[in-house]
Order: sequence, then C-alpha cells, then structure tokens
Amino acid sequence: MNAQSKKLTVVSDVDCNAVACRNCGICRLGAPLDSTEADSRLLERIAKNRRQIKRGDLLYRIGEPLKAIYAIRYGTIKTYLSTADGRSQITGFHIAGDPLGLADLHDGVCSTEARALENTSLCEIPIDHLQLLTEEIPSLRVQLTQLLSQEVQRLQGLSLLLGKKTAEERLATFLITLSQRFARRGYSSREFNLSMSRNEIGTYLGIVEETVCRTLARFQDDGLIENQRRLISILDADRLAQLAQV
Amino acid sequence: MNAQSKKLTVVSDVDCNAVACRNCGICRLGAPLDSTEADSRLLERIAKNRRQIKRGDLLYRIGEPLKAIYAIRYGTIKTYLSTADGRSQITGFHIAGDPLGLADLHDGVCSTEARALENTSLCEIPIDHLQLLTEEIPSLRVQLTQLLSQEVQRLQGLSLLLGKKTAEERLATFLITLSQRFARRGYSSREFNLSMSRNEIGTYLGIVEETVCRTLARFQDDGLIENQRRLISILDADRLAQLAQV
DNA sequence: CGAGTGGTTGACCACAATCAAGACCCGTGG
DNA sequence: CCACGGGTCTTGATTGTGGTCAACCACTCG
Repeated sequence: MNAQSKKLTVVSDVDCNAVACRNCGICRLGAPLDSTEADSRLLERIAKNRRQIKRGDLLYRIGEPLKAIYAIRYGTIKTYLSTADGRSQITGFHIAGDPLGLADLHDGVCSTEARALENTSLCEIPIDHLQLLTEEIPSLRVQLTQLLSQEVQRLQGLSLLLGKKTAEERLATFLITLSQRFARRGYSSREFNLSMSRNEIGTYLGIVEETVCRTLARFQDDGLIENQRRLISILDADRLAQLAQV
Repeated sequence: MNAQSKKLTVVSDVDCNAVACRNCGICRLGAPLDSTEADSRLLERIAKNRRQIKRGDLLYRIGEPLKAIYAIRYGTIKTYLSTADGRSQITGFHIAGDPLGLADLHDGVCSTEARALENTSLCEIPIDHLQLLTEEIPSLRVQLTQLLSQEVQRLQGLSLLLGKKTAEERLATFLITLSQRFARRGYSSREFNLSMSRNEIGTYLGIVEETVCRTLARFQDDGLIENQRRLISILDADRLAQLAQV
C-alpha cells in the first residue's frame, strides 16, 4: 500500500510537486483502504489523464452535460451560480486536492460554472470511464460518498455563515478556514497569497467588495492581520478564530 | 420490478399511506435500477426498521456519533447548526421521502441537530447494517451518491438565496420550492399547511420572524397568496416564481 | 509613461433588524 | 361554558449594518 501510493504520487517533479499530489483528490481516490495491486495499475491509468487550464478559463458552464469529474493538482478554481437577473454567488474556492463535479453526478448536468483563478492543473476522470472504474474498484464509490458527504458539511457551514454571521465574522471565518486548508496541504498557515480578488471574496461571503476592504482594513488596524493587497499575514489567529464564531 | 416495489410500498395503510411511501427515500433506495429478487428481500428487512418520533423531539444532536441513516416516511424534520454564541441556521426542512444523516457518513459524527416539527415516522438503517447492505447490494452505494449529490445542489441553491436574494425573493423561493416538493409527493401544490413557524421560516431563510410576516402580508395584498396563518394558498404561482429569481 | 484593473476610502441611503405592543389562537382548568 | 395563559403571529416606530455611488489611489503591463 505504501509502494502503491508512492507509484501514484511521485509522477514527475516538473508537473506535480509532492505536496499537492500527496493530498490531491485523485490520490485520495487512488489510495482507498483496501486497494489491491490490480487497482493501483488501473489508477495509474486514470492519473495520467491530465488537463491544464489557464487563468480566467472556464472548466465547465451551467446546463452543459457533465463530461468528467476532476481533482485539482495545483491552482484554484471558483464555482458559482446566479439568479435569473445575473447576481452570482460563489459556492466555493477549490484548491489543490479538492474534487470537482461530484455535485452533478445525479443528473449529469452542470449546476455551477467553474472558472480558473490562476493557471490550474487537474486530473480528469471522464464520466463513462468512471462508470467502468467504480465497477472494477468498489472502494472508489466509498470515496465518492466520503467526498460528497464532506462537501455537504462544507455547504452547511457556508449557509450558517451567509444566514447568520456579520460581515466581520464572515471575513474572520474566511481567513481562518483558508489558513487551515493551506496548513493541511503543507503550505504556510500564517502567510499566504490570495488567488481571488476582493470582489470574489465578497461574492463568496455574501457581502460587497467595499465591505471586504473596510473589514480587512479594520482587522489590520486591530493587529489581527497584515494586509498587503493579495498577500495576507495572520498575526493573531486565536483572536481571529474567536471572531469567526465557528 | 413492479412486483417488487409493490411489496415494498404497500406495507399497511395504517402506518404508511401510499403516496408518502411510493416516493419515500427508503423505497428509492429500495428500487435501484438493477435490483434482483435477493436484493428486494434484503430491503424488506430494512424497511421494517421503523422509528416514530413526536413533535418537538430530537432525532440526533450535534457531535454525537451517527447511529443510523434515515428516510422520512411521513412528518417533517428540521436540521440546523449554530454559531458559538447560539445563533442558529436551519439547513433544511425534510419531508416525506427525504433522506437524513448522509452528510455525516464521512466521519460518523452528527454535524447538525435534527428535530421533529410534527409527529414523524422514519425508516432507520443502522450504520453497521449499512456497511453490510452496501456490500450485498452495490446499487445502494450508487443511490447514496445520487442522494448526496442532490443534497449538495440543494445547498448550493440555499447559498445563492442566503448570499444574494432579498427578503421578498427568499420568501417567494421558499413558497415555490415547497409547493413543488409537495406536488412531487402527490400533495396539493396550490394549498398546503406549513409545519413550521414564522420564526423557523426566518431561521431557514436568513431573515427574522417579523420580516417573514410583513412579506407574507405583502404577498397577500398583492394577490399572490392567501395567508391564513399556517394554511397557505398559492394564487399566482407564475408571478411568485418570477419573484423568486430562481 | 499612460491606460486599465483592482483596491481603498468617504458620504449617503435603504433594507431589514430591533424593540415594542397588541391580536389571535388553542389548550387547560375552574 | 367562559376565563386565563402562553405561544405564535402581526403591525408599527426606530435604528443600524452594510449597500450604493463616487472619487481616488496603486500597482501592472503593454
């Protein structure tokens, strides 16, 4: 099992840094509890199915048939949906290791639009391929259930944030959550570069750009963070977490 | 397959009306695409596992181990979670046919609290039971994936509502969605009794009780609905749907 | 170096929250 | 049968958080 995961994670340092890939969704999909040698050979086949998209590019759009599910190797993807008159809500910023497209498995139609915030590399599992794979590797279905169930919990948390938290609490939650996600992927939890604009942060948190700016400025005045445009340093994670009301 | 589903749906008219059960989650779980005779016998065993809870009772609470997953036969359950200081957000009103507990499969810990809004009957599948069942009936896992994926989509829609819609649009969306859900279950889509209070509607829609009242009153003045406390009649579904901005 | 994008700050405003009071409804007990 | 009490619903007056509109700043890139 150790040997297997090595085979999967160490692909080539050029297009897959170890940190991203060790935690990448496809590797998590690829290292289920009871995987066998035969499984691992199959999964190598999947892992080869790569896709690169550039900053600003669409991965898929609302209403089109779901062609594949994805796992992000590196980069950032935002997913969003909109009201009839065009107000849109970002439902997630997805980073290395996150799966994409699972929400649309039940009807095979994309319910969100997915766009790259920076150059992004993905593992791609075509839908018809997935059908075969899950038959050959039962544990893959277990993994799908796990990932979907986590996604439901994430969205429940987002609903709490959008329904009940103040602007200040939203921003604090956002920063703490992002920091924790980076930490889990092996990046710094104290200092990081945002790949999204103030506008996009607002569109995710249910507030406007200006409120994001003002609140970040206040956090800086209060010594909670250092705010240099896209570069954020967390100075007082404890107080920030307390503000977040998680 | 027809004979099978008959066996499952027609239990006894006393504790299972046909409408609710034909569409109930356990029956959907119980009538997967490729079910065999053997499967159906197994599923009969599950379907017998019933549970009744009374209005106001807790089904499970946050943090406790997930003992089972459920499907509602009749009644209504609300699920909710809260901020550290006790503001709570209802994440769903679940009616006949809806599954419960799926969101917590990945770590086996309840992430929401579930409480009955009226006397409610559930099918219960204990977690350890589920393990065995999914091994014997592979299509059950497919069903779990489908149901989870639908739940993710539902919560994405809720996020859009909470993040971007006005109070008026929220109420309109709520009424239209509820009406459609009732219709799909075979109840009237034009007139129905709410099982939740104004306060609970607000706690779900991210607004306060008073705003719910005022907005419903306005809808009545505008001839969109008739509003007799818990009894709601939809008078102009089209205009309401337009207001909803779905 | 100038244009353009994204970020910041200020002044003002509006929608919904809060606070408050009263109406309605239903169950319970005298 | 009516009176009482508590919960739910409704309506009104006032307030406040965050939205809107507007101007300016700062960084980047051609």
